[in-house]
Amino acid sequence: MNLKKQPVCDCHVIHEDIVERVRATMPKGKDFYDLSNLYKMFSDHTRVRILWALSCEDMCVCDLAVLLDMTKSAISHQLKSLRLANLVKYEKQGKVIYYSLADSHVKDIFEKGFEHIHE
Amino acid sequence: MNLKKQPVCDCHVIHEDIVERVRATMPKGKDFYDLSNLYKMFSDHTRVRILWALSCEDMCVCDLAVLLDMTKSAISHQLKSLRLANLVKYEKQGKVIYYSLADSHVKDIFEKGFEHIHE
DNA sequence: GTAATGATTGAATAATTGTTCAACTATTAG
DNA sequence: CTAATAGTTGAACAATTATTCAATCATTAC
Repeated sequence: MNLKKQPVCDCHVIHEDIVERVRATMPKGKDFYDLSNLYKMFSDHTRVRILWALSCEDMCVCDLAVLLDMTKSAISHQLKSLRLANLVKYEKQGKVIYYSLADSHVKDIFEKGFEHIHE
Repeated sequence: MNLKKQPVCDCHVIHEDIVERVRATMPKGKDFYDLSNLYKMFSDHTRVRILWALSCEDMCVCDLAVLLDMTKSAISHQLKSLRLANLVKYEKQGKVIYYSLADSHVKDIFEKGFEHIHE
């Protein structure tokens, strides 16, 4: 324990000043871990369409399966990931479970993304 | 050619009205393809740190390798992906190549992401 | 010219991940 | 009770992908 990791970088620093300035303001590792996990939820064709659909209306697994022409199982697996990432929540009403967006950030993220891809 | 794909959905639609309303406003497939590819660039721990670093200062491969404690090769491979996604550009000055963000959307996307993960 | 350095490349490997399949739970209708 | 339907689950499989390694290119210094 308490072992210092061996550096793996295979070169010498060229601009020590730049590296130090950037390092000084760098968020902690966990932030980048959380951030990349958040965007991972938007990085899949299926998930991004699910999120977009839920940004229009609350929907159940069957509706999403019909809309996206996929099996209920595939949709359910992805909804589980989205649930664990706190991007969607659900409400049970009898046999049917209605999924919805967990908060408003999802719409903001969509907006920025569409802005970029539309030049 | 011109074959109609067999639907794979394994259930009946529950709320036809909802599905039709959502389908009517759904962006075209290519948009979701582009959008998920954009966010894929933010979905990896290494790439997201590279982008963040470049949002602070222009940097060369060596600087990034030192900062993130990785090999030049690993950094270079990821920079290539980012270049192909039009998120970074570069400028050659002698032996050194300076990478920088290609446009301002990257910073906006970071902002929204950090907003979300910080509750 | 040669040596050294910054950077890229392609192939190989290892890890991750999306979908399918079959089995399962929970609720409702008859 | 049974049958039907909405949804979940875990294992298996296929596809994708991040890093490593070794070789290579480009520029500069000698």
